[in-house]
Amino acid sequence: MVSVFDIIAEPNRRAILTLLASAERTVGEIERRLRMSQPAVSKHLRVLRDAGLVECTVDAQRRVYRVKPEALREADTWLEQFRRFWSGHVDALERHLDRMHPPTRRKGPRS
Amino acid sequence: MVSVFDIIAEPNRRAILTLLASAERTVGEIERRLRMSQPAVSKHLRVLRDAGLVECTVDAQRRVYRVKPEALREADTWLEQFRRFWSGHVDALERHLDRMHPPTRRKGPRS
DNA sequence: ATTTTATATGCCTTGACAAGTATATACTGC
DNA sequence: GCAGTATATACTTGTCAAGGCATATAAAAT
Repeated sequence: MVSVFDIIAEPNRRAILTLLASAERTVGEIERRLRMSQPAVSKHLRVLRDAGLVECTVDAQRRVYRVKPEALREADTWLEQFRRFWSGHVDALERHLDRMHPPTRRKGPRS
Repeated sequence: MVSVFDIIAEPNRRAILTLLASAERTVGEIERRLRMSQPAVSKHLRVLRDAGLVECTVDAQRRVYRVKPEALREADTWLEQFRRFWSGHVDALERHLDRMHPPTRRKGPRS
C-alpha cells in the first residue's frame, strides 16, 4: 500500500473520497450512506489517513473526517501526460511533443 | 481486475503506459527499457490490452504496442471533483463547501 | 528443415489485502 | 458507577493478482 494509485484502486475508498468531496462526515454517516460495515469504514479511513488523503477532528466521541486532496495531485500529474491525447488540439500537442522528442526520426530503437 | 483504477495501480503497468506515451514500442524494447522479464511484460500488456488501454499491430514476429488513452478518461473524470481543491481560490471553494453543508450545525446526524 | 528470435500462455507459489467477527477504547448522559 | 453510543483495532479467512519458470506458437534466418 505504497502509492496513491493503490489507495484509489479500491472502490469503497473512492466512494468515501467522493462523499467527503462534497462535505465532511462522521464515520457513522459514511457507514450509513455507503452501506458499509463500521469496521470496514474505519479501516479504509485509516488507510486514507495514513496516505494523507483525509484528516479528522474530534467532536466528542465522533470523528469528523474531511478530504485532503493534495495527495491526489500525484495521480493527476501522472494522468497529465495522457490528457493531451483527448484534449482537443492535437496539433498544439503534436508540436509540444516534437519539441520534447525531435521530429519523427524513424529508425533507431534507443536503449 | 475490473476498473481502470486497478489497472493503473500496478507500478510496472504505469511504467509501460508512460513509456508508450512517448512512442510505440515492441515487447522486447519494453522488456529492456524497464528491466522486466519478458513474460511479465507480456502479461501486463495483456491486461492493458483487455482494458483497452493499449493496442498492437503485428510486424513479423514483433508486436508493436501503442497507448490508447481514452480509457484513462474515467480516472481523469473522477479526479476532476478534487481538482478544484488545488486549483487556486481556496476561499471560493470554502464558500462553496459552506453552502453544501451549512455552518457547523452541531447536533443531528443525517442519513 | 533446423535453429534462432519474438511473444504469449499455463502452472505454481507467494504475498497482499478486504471483509467479517469480536473486542477494546473513549466519551456521554443518567 | 453504569449503560449506551461512536470509533478503532486484533485476529482470521478467502480471494486474487504478480512473478517465476517452463513451454507453446509463430515467423525469420541459416
